[in-house]
This record gives sequence, structure tokens and C-alpha cells, in this order.
Amino acid sequence: MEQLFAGTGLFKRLTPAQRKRLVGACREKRYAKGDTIFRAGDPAEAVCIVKEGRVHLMRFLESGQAATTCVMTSGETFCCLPALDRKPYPVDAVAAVDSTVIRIPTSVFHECLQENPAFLQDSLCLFCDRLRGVEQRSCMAYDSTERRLAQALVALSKKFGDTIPLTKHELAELASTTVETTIRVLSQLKKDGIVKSSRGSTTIVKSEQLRRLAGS
Amino acid sequence: MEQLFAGTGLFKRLTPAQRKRLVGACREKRYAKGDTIFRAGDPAEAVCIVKEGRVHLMRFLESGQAATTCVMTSGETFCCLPALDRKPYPVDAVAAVDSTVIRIPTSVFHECLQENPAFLQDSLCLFCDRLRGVEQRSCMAYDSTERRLAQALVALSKKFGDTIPLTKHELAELASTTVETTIRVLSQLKKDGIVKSSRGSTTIVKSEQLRRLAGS
DNA sequence: CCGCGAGTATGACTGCAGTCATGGACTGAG
DNA sequence: CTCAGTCCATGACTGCAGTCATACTCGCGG
Repeated sequence: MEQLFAGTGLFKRLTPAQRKRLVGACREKRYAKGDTIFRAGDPAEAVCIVKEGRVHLMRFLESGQAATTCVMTSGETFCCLPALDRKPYPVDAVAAVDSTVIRIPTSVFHECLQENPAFLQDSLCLFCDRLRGVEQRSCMAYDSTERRLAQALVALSKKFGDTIPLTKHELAELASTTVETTIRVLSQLKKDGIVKSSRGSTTIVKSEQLRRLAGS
Repeated sequence: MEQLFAGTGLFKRLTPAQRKRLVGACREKRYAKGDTIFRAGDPAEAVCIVKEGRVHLMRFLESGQAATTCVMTSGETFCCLPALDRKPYPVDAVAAVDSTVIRIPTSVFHECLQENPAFLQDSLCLFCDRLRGVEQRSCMAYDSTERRLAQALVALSKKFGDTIPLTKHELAELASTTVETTIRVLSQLKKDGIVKSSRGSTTIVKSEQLRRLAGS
């Protein structure tokens, strides 16, 4: 448990006492595949760390379709934003597979923030990065679906390596498109020898070419 | 000059000494319509405040077309992000009309940040808001152009009031669409009595209905 | 006064990707 | 084994919005 906090960059400058306090306060919880961990609009009760499994952060668009904004895997922290500004969660969090999540009460997190300027500064840095990332990605929305899919695959390969264990449906939600279009694009990429794909997973074969499709 | 800093929420908890230092360090500069203030990728030399005029922050998409991400008017501060993380500007800044801009050297801004935790905290808050805003808007990309335009108009009316002094071309760049489509949509809205429009400006007539089109 | 450029407007055409429908393959439960 | 449910795949159709072409109006400079 301790090493979860040591490993996560955000927590690296906590004092030992603070770290201990966090560890003492946090609770572990299991979720079955498909379970909702929290919904957009819920009060932000906890900062979460994925201990094991995979959690998707998603928004539901006006059109009714779901869009996955972020895939969190083992060791990753999510929803520090609501903990920092004490506003409700902005997204839904759903367990994409059976998962274990560690929950740190917002209040404790917030206390540490108040008493530790170094932690405050690291949080600010994290947010600078996030902001750049989101602004970057928000342009990508106007690209072709092929490019969006390529970008999604490239991003995922940083987490999962060359074999990405997501269904076509999940890929579609990440690229904000439909399953059908996802399959059509992947079929084309397969013909070009850029990826392989099987039930529930997609494997990148020529990462260089894929990266080029994604555009930089 | 002083009141610019007092007015901007971000600077409200600077000490008098810090405020004086900022005022002493900053330089005023005039830009003609169309001038580039800085380009994406340039090192972040200054935090900017629009003293007078209108500045557009824009990105150039892979497709080559320009997208305006933000319209800054008198009194507004922009590009604190690069000042905070000391990375290059992420967007281009262009004077949309003849404008005067106050430039605060990044170094001074950064010094204040280091020595003043309250300022640090306010910066973090600002970024929380920005992050929520951008994430919100990034979903909007997948809406219809009509809704995007409606949202752009609603947002602009908060800065300019009911009459928005932008050309159709500028509106198009804000909604990430083309001039032609913008004109077509506005024509429809005009027929429905929701807006009026003339050369170089658009006036909102039925803001309630427009807001409904924008979706919440 | 004329010419030019910017802004606005409209029509015709096209293409990307979403929708709908159908069917096959695999997996797990009972 | 059977059945149901999920996942993958493909074809036919459609519509939104982008592209291209054209033209009118306004304002400014020479």
C-alpha cells in the first residue's frame, strides 16, 4: 500500500507523517466489471487509486452516446481535481473489468495540501500538464476518425504496450466514434499490416506508421 | 495600471511589495490588427494582460485550418500556464483588432509564485476551473455545428453583451467550422428570430432559446 | 471615380462517417 | 449440449457539413 503513494509522483513530497495519515485514512473497495464507482455530479468524497484492474472515466454526450475520456490502470490516481477544488466529480467512473480501488477521503487529502506548499506546487505542476494534454486533445476532436483512432491506440500503447486489451466497443468510445466505423478503420489498418486484431484485443505491428497516421 | 492587477482575481492576494514589483517590471506594447503577439512553441517570456483591444488565442489544426480557442478582451490575463510550468506557449496569440498588451516577465511572475503560497493556491484554483472548462468544451466538439455555434454565441455574450462584434469568419473559427456553414446556420437562426446579424456583428435577440439550442 | 479586398450570401456537389439491418463466431451459464 | 449474450464483421442507405464556384455589397485608398 505504502508504495502506491511513493510511486505516484504527486505524493512524492509528502512528509512521512502525512503519508502515514493518508495510508491510515484510506479504504479499499472492490468493484465488479460494469459497476459504477461514482457518477458525474456526485460530491467528491474520495481521491481514488486503481490498485488492480481497469477503470474508465466517461462522459455522456448530449446525443446520449458515451465517450471515454481516460483509461486508468494499476497504480494510477484519478479525481484529484474534485478533491482540490471541492466541486463534484465531472465524469462517471466505471470499472471496465473487476477492479480494486483505494479511496482516500477528500478531507485528508485537502489537509495535506493546506499544510504542505511543496505538495501544493506538485499539484499545480500536475495540472499544468493535464491542461496542456486536454487542450491538445480537444483539437484532435476535429480530425478524421482514422486519426483519432490512431491517436487513441498510440496513447494506449504507452500504458499497455503493443497489445491493447480493449474491445472494439471500448476503442470506439475512446475515439468518440461508433463500433462499426472503428471496425472498418481497423480492418483497413490490418490490411496495411499496421495492426493485428482479435477478439478483445488489438496489437500494434508497425508503431512507426501508426504514429505517423496519428500525426506527430 | 495598478487596478489591472487589483481587478484580476489571480493577483488579489499578492503582497503590496510584490504587486509593486510586477508593475515595475511590466512593459506595454501595441499591436496592429492581424499582428502575431507570439506563436505556439515560442519560449514563454511573458504573462500578458489585454489593456485595450481584442486578442485571439488560436491553434492550427493538422488540416491547416485555424481554430480560435479563446477570445481575450480588456482586462483579461492570458498565458499564465506557460509562466507556471516554464514550457513554451501552446497556442498562437493574434491581435484581432488594434490592441495594447501589458507584458509581465515570466521570471518575476514565477518569483512571486515561489514566495507566496496564497498566490500559489489561487493559481491552482484558477487551473481547476480552466481544466473543468476545457474538459467540458472538449465534449462539445462532437455536437452539431448548430449547437457549437450556439454555445460560442452564448459564451461570447458573457463578454460582449447581446451584440457580439465578431465577423462571421471569426465566429466560424470559434465554432471550428467554415464561414459558409456559419452563415447558413445564422441565417436559419435569423429566420427563427433568435438572432439578428449585420456586417461584422451578430446580435442575440432571444437568449433563452439560444441557450436551449446550446444545451444547458 | 474606380478598383480592390473583405465580408456576406447562396447554390451545387461530394464524401465521410453515422445508422440500420443482418449474420457469424466465440464464450459462459445452466 | 443448448441457448443467450457479447463481440466482430459487412453491406446498404442517408445526412450533415465541407468544398468549390459565383456574386453582391460595402468601405477604403489612390
